[in-house]
Amino acid sequence: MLTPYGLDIIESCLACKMRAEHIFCDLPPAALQSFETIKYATAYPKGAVLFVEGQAARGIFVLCKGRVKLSICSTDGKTLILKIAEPGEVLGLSATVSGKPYELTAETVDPCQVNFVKREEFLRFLKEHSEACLRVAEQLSDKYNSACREIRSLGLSHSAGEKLAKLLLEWSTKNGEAAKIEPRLKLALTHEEIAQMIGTSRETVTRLFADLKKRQIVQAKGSTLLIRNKAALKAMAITQ
Amino acid sequence: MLTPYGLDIIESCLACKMRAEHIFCDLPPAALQSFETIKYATAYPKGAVLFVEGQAARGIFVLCKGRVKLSICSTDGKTLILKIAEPGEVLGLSATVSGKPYELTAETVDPCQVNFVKREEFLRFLKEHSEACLRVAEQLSDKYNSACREIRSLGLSHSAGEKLAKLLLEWSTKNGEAAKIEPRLKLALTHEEIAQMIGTSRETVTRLFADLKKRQIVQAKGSTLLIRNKAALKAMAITQ
DNA sequence: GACCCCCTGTGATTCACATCGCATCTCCGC
DNA sequence: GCGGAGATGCGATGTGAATCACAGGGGGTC
Repeated sequence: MLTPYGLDIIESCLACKMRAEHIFCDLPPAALQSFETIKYATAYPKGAVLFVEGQAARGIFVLCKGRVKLSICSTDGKTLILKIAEPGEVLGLSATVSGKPYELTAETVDPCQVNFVKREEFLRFLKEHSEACLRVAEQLSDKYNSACREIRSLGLSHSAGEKLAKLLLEWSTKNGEAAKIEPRLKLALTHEEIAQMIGTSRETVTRLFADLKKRQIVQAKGSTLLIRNKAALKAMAITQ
Repeated sequence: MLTPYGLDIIESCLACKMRAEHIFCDLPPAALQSFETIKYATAYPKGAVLFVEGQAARGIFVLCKGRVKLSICSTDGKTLILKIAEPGEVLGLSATVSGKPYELTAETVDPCQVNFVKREEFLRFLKEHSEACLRVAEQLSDKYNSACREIRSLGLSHSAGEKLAKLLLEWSTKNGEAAKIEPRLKLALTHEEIAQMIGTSRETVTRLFADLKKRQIVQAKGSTLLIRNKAALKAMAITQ
């Protein structure tokens, strides 16, 4: 089997072992069989662009492996990172359904495996398989939900510190492994990228981290961050 | 026929004359008939709260007549208005589909007519009518799309002036009537509410309007606003 | 080991905006 | 026509964070 970019390609969704964990992929056999015939399994290297904001919607990208950075960008080059998509997520879904241009840009962070489905074929598939259509509605609801959280964070925060605290808390709950008293999380992003996630400048993020470390709220161990005082973070996320 | 709050109640969706204009409502006869049996036609006075952010999702609210203010609110009472929903829009849809709590608060601005459908019955309806399910997906895509625009405005703007300009332009394109060179639009909102839409303070909005008037870009005639220099507004929406 | 590029850390300066305080202004009920 | 409440207008003041400028660090490649 070909393994470009060091990926183990999953050729068939039917044989995919991770299917049950993924919200969209766990379809009834008939639908899955039909999906199998319209999808194109593809692989991308790190840093590849799946689609660009403003482009006409060609179709959907089901992320099987790897992570994808979703961002929007202003005319003057300022970037806002909305989220880092994980396997199981369907990218470009809302644009494909509505027929409007993609509303954001998707760029791979790692080497990725992706199942692409053309717009027309996907729409036909949805008409034929109502369970899949429900899954799509669920996915879209999820996306809308996280968009609302983003709006809340951007629009209702009083300070950059508050937004950073919220982001760290969100990350710590997602990396459920050691979600106990002192969660530790891999900082896969640079200060610059974190700044782009919370809509501030890189320097501010650096200063905020310095402050958090000085106040013993977090502790850096290489690229992992140890949250030593979750309560203090929560307090920051509400006020200040 | 009863007409509470001065509304002409549309009793049956089948007889509704505005159905074709509304994205969700224009369903095939069989689905519409079925919808008819599960919906509750209700009327609300001005200022009524349909649902509150954080509440468990009881079901969907199809807005037939009147306008509804959709907002999110922080613990300290700061409010962000996301949009003013118009007839044809389905409210509480994503929360109802996903089963998560409502992500925002819906409050009527005018007397409103609303068709309510309970969550369980709506989900059953969706399973039985795949065309309706597609409509739901379209509605959700629309919502996601406008959420992305909101994020863009909040996260990528450099100044409050830029956000106000964007808002005015959006309003002027929506009120398509005189969308020509000098669009005029009804200012149904107070400065306070406009401030809550773009995430600034009331005083800033007042000052910005004063500045726009001084620079001959807009002109107030009672509660209607005349946009005299659309090009200047567009320039403000990009830079500054 | 030397080089270079990108990331991090930090100070100084500037500025837009929030906030407070108060003076109108306008609409509406009585 | 009168009074009050909410909406608007504006000055003064403080401050959070953007911006600029530069000085290390660290991890790659050659």
